[in-house]
Amino acid sequence: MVTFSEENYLKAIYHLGKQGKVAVSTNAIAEKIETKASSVTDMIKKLADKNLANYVKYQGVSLTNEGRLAAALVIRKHRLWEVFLVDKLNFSWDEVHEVAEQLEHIKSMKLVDELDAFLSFPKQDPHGDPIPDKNGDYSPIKSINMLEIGLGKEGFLSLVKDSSDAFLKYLNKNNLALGDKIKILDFEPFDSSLVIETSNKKLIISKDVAQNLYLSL
Amino acid sequence: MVTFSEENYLKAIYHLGKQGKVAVSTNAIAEKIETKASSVTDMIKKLADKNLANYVKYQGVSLTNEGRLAAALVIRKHRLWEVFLVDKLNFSWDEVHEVAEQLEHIKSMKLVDELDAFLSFPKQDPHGDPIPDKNGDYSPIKSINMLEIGLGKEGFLSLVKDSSDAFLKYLNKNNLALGDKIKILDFEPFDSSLVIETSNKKLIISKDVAQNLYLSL
DNA sequence: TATAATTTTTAGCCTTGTCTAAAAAAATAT
DNA sequence: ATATTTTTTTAGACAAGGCTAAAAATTATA
Repeated sequence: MVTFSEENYLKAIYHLGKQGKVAVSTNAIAEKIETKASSVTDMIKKLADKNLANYVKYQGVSLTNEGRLAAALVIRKHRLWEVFLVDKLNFSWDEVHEVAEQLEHIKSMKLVDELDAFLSFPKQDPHGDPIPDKNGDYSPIKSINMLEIGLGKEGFLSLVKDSSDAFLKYLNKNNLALGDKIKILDFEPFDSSLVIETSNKKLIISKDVAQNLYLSL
Repeated sequence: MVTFSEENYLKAIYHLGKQGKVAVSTNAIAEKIETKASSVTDMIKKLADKNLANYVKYQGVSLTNEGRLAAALVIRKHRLWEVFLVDKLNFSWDEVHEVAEQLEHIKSMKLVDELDAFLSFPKQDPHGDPIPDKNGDYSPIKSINMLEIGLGKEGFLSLVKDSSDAFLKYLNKNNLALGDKIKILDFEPFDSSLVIETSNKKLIISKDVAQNLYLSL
């Protein structure tokens, strides 16, 4: 049995370390989970005892295959629930995170699989992140960061990396949604800001914004 | 904040004591929750401290209005999720309990209300139990226990009191489902068993079974 | 009514997950 | 190469929720 808390640590290590393949520092985990480094050390030991993590003192943690699968399945649940909330229960994409954070810990194979089917086997969540399958695998969506796509090019908004409330509300305010057709009109080298065209309107976005938006062609 | 564990105690007191209005004994709660009496005493004190329960040493517990509402809202969630699982995710009525037991603790007003709407505001769960509204109120379904309905009478199976796995599987095996038309053919005073007719077949049911089945006219 | 049996509470301990403060190791700077 | 800073770990404590064993209160019985 993997506890609620252990699942949160697995997720953090998975996200911070390229699916948990790269060793992650104690402090990085502490910051992500908003806890203290000492608590992280304690938990890491438990994960290692349960064969979910590889841990060498003072050298960070990575995930074992077993740990990586466990993490991927939690992420699978999180993202499926997000789709459910948006598609079926009229949640907007900035409202789903907190609730999905709770729902992701519900234990029932059948529930996850039936939910997946009920939602017609979605491949991405409402922010464009890929949904792992039952084996924890997913095909990463090929998308290019807005800052790298090049002047005059256009594409469709396919991934929003930062799913914080503040950022999603900013996108709502500026009428930017997943799937929108976007054209890069100009690049300002001084501050790396971009001028883009979306639904026939010009919009200036800062580097900080552009860094979190990805397009597919 | 009401914890996961506190919610389970509130539910138990609610169910054992006529919506928590009648004082319930420590042992009764312990048995229901499958824990020890000493643990119950501890928790009861916490509930009383939080103004959710009325507690007098050695004289049992009842719920305050606040506690009763909290309990009813957990039960509301439990039963709505059961409807969701059966109606939308192809669960059978003997598979829902364990999962609903987890889902009932998810905290989100919007989630519950949207789920309610998504399910078209159901009034009963898959076992025929009434679903409380947002204020914790519900109109009890008028149904009569099979042992009391009288010879030759007929009605529709409207409530299954025992939702244990074993009992629901027994009903499945004998092709008894909610809404089925049932006629009382004979009563055997020796052991209080009944002969009933359902979908043109005769069936003998024991007192233990009949006690848990209710009909509406 | 006195005694026995049962129920409930108390006291003390355990585990999980967290924290602070101090010690140890590693990384950085002089 | 040594000293300083940062990171990580250890040690000890705490709250929640549970348990066992013993004490106290209540209820049942003779």
